Amino acid sequence: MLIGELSRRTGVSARLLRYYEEQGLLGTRRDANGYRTYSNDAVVTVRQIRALLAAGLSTDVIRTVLPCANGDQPKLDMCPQLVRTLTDELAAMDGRIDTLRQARGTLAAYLPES
Amino acid sequence: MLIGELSRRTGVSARLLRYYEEQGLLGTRRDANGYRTYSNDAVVTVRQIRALLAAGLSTDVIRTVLPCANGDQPKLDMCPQLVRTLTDELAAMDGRIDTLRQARGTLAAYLPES
DNA sequence: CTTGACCTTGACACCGATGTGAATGCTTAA
DNA sequence: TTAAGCATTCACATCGGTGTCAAGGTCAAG
Repeated sequence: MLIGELSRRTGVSARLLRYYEEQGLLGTRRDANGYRTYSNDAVVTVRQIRALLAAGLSTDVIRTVLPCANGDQPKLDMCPQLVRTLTDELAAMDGRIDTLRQARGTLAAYLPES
Repeated sequence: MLIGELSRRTGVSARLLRYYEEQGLLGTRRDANGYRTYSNDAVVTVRQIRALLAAGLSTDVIRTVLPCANGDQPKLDMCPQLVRTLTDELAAMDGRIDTLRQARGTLAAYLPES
């Protein structure tokens, strides 16, 4: 599929899809004419990117993590640096989850319905 | 205490403390000489600000929420707008927590120790 | 062959949010 | 008196976009 269709299917502007590619988050193949061509998987990938960004991960981390999440190469090239990144990010996630849950509890106490 | 001491005690730069004041997150009294003066509570408040920011809350929301979290006025001036803000934020928090937990699960599967 | 929709790159500029740097000057303590 | 510490102010940086323009290539339908 071309970029316009992917945009329509994901609700993400073509502009932003090109931006994600530029940031190394979204791989593309090119047709002979130079057009970006996407597989159906791209729809899922774009949704993942959006979800992870919404969750507060940086594009840097997402770039590192996405190839694994997509199962492209499971555990294979687990160089120490990647393991470090993932471990650090997991710890940060746990921290954020804790903080959010705590803040949530504090706030909920001030509302009639939790 | 003066801003330098608060900075040392919280690990937050004086510059950033002034910024938080400018954003309405951190109240200050002034000495006759114009110097900012902080109570011991300010240390706690700054930590709260940092934690909530780290958890992904905006300064806008924190500004609304902090007076309650500090118990300054519990439930008193619960105007509908404030309830709306808090309710919305709780929902958003739940969403972020879900996304993070899911991402965490996906990532953890790729690491030997979870 | 033309038209119109769709694609390409590259650039420039702007936004809001969260900070950070640095210049310049006043106040206080040693 | 001198240095540390405080003050204000303007400006810049980064991140994650977003809009828009220019100048052009591609393709299917009529």
